[in-house]
Amino acid sequence: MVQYTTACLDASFAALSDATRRGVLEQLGRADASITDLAEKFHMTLTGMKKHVGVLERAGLVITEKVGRVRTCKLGLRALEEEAGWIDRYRQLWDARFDELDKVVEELKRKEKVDGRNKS
Amino acid sequence: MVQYTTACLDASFAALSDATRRGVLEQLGRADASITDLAEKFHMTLTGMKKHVGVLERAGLVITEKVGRVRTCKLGLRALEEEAGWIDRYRQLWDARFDELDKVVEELKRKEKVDGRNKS
DNA sequence: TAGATACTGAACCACATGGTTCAGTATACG
DNA sequence: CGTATACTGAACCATGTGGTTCAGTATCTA
Repeated sequence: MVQYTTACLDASFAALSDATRRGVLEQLGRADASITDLAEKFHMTLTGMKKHVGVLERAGLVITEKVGRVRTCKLGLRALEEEAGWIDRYRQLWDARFDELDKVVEELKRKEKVDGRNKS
Repeated sequence: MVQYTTACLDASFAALSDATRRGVLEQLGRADASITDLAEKFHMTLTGMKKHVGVLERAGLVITEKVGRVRTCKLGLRALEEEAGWIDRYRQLWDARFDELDKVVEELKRKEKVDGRNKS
């Protein structure tokens, strides 16, 4: 069963479709951070950053924990395995497809030659 | 310069965030198809499917050509190289980050042992 | 030339996104 | 206790998404 949980892919690809969120992931790869840290780094209000973190969290890419007044964000337990898997699978398909088209082109060229010969 | 064109990543990750569009890509990996073909396959109106194809086309993942009344869709020239690249880079970061955290945990365990020894 | 086919564009709908402000609440510090 | 800090939630805004219908236009085919 190579059935990916499509809802999961939906959420994580959507999460990755924003430069700020990709930046947050890279940032958290270097060090855990509070909402305030991230908001400053990306020149955004706390509320705005909290929404981005929410999206990442819902996609399972980030986990957060509140201790005292501070909510600390860190990378989640998934390292985009399924996403990388889907893309790899697609790239194989893509390669195969273009190989196939190459063959078709070859075939056409071969036929053209024959046609040319017939005409002359 | 490892500066990815963020707008491009934005568009293609967004394009991948919908199951129908991922399905269309897989389908086009098997054979070129008209808008009608795709609309039928995914149980959708022509207009609806055309929008999806538009999103894929704007992301550079699909190219289309109209001959007579039929618009034929085929895979674009990009095989998600940049997207795969970003994800790979992230996965490396993720691995490094978790290795680092492991070390911290080790360190804490070591200290705990010492504390225990001091208490007893 | 008439009718079927294939697409296209505008308009609409409900809902999500990316951002803001403003008014809270909860916690830390002096 | 009082004040500053850190977050939270509601409400708003403009824009985009995923889908529809309806009314075209353009192209085939008989």
